[in-house]
Amino acid sequence: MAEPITVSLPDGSAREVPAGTTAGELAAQIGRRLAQAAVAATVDGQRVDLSVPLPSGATVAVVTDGSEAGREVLRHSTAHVMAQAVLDLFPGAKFAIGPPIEDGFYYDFELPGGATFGDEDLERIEARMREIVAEDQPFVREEHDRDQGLELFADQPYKREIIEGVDPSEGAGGGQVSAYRNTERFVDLCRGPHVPSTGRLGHFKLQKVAGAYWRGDERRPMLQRIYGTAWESKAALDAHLERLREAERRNHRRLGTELDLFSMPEELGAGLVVWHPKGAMVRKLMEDFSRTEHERAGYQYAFSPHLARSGLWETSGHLDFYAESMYPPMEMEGARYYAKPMSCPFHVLIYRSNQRSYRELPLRLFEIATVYRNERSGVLNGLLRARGFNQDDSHIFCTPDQAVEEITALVEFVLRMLRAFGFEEFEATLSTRPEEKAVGSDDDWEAATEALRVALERTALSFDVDEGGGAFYGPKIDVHLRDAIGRRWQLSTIQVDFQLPQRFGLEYVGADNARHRPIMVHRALFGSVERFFAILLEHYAGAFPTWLAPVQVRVLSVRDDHAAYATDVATRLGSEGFRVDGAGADEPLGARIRRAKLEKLPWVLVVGDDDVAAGTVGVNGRQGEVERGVSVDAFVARLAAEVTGTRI
RNA sequence: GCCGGGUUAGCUCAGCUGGUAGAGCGCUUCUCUUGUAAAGAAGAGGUCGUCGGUUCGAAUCCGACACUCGGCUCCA
Repeated sequence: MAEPITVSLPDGSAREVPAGTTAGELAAQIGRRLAQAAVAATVDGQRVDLSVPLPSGATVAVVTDGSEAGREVLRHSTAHVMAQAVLDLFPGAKFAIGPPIEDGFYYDFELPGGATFGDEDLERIEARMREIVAEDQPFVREEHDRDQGLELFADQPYKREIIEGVDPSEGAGGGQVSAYRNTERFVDLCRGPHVPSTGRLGHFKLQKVAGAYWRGDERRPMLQRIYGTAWESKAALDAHLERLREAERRNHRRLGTELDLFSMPEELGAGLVVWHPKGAMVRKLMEDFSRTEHERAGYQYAFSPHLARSGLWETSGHLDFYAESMYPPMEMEGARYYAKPMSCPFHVLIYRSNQRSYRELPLRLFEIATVYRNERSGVLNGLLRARGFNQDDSHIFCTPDQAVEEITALVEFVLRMLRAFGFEEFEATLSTRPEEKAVGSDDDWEAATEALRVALERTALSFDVDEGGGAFYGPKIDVHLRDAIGRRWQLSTIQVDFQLPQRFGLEYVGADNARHRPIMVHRALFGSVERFFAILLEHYAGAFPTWLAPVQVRVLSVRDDHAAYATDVATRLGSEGFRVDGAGADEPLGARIRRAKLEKLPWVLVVGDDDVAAGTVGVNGRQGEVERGVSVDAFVARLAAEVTGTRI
């Protein structure tokens, strides 16, 4: 009998076990339920299989299936099962990589003769996967040296490339390669860990087929990627599928049609939008609010045309760096005009139209401008990624020593605005100088990056740093938010620019009577009005807060003989500045109520005999609450309080 | 741009292996006059995305294109 060894557990306790005890056996000793939930273990910080014998003195934590780490293991193992199924069903298929991802996994394949998967193949593959699960094949770890590894995957060029590239994350580091074998025929290069056997899996669903470039490189072969999702239980899988259905119910394209907000007719061309009256009302309210707040925050409006001659875009550098994303030029009277993809060059011209003194700075110019970008056809995505959209662009020109204060105020302004629209959770990314090409001196970069960092720290906004993720012209902050169902969206961006002031030779006269170069900050808050509108629409699932609702109140008369009173009430509300409409008694009241609910109106008023007699209304809120006999004055006051209360 | 889906009435969709189109909602008209999530009846509405091909015959099969959805790449 071997000497006992001692291991420590996450709760700080120590436990004595016989030498050679595996992580799985340890879990079983601790408890049945833990053993059932165990999929892997963490030993001294390393994620390992349950079958690994524990070293003496190790710190051990069991990885359970419902944890994020445990789900990663389940998903990774499920990806292997899918690979085995595909290799069984498609002889000659090559397999590349198959990692777990958020909520699921994928695996990339190359089929012989350039064949592709269709949706109907997913069912066959899934059926074969269920057989593999039923067979309860073990995952057996194997260690090979590099040459053995190359031999093992002799007819799998992608695996060989991984081994030759020595990629520790794929199980090929330090001259050793690890692989997991399920059967005599199926073995996959992998770092692990995996569940003990395929019988441990089963709550999965294959979702879609997509093309994906090998190693994410456009110049390399396009592989066939299959996405799937996998969970620890049927309940968790069902909950996930329900979340997907909820996201689909909130899809802004669906709601845009149902609520008659906007459309993108084919006749317009890809990525172009027409706003219907109700959507246009929401957009107008968003923009009005934004303009008012900008004015309060010391911005000045600017307007600029949709077109400019090529020379402007040469000076700005857009034709050098951005031409692919611009619409092709139009020729007129021997000049070439381009539709604008951004407003910055125009605002620079406004700055440059006068000699500027330091006393004028910061100069903040604001414009909601329609811009056009030739987005590649495959990236278009409803209002979220359109070719013609409206950017709430502003450009701030300031002296270098104003930068910290200005950017701090800017971050605060951005958060205040986003909160006013009902968002509560924010995160930011600070992107620093790229490795390769970058304009501006090291000192400039250092100072600007520091200004951004200080601003983030002062506003207590949590942020991570994307080293080298900045644009070549300056560092930036991106603000992300989470919506009502937890999705993360990138929205606002604050970018320092050393490039344009230099290209356009911008100057100001300082207190020292010498000429200096201003710093320029680009800032988009909504980013794109269209995109922000879409995010809002999905966030609220179409039920806009009262201050943004295109129709705030609908007045319904019980019978036609209450119509005159209903009109009086509607007129009164209209004169108080509310958006109100009505519906006569052509249909039963229940049907009209239902219609109003489906239109997601915030308030529905019902007026009948009692109300005509007493000068009251019946008030219906959006949640289904009903209150009879409310005086019109009281309702007006309530509505007014609600509308002002939900804004800044 | 690349890979895979898709496009049938205003909307959501059905239409088996080829034989010139259906439903529900919506819309119009009439009847009903209603107190809180669908009253009844009648009617109108479609060159089946576009163009070309195969076929005696195409919504259906093939090709190109447009648009669209999901990915990849891109997003100075």
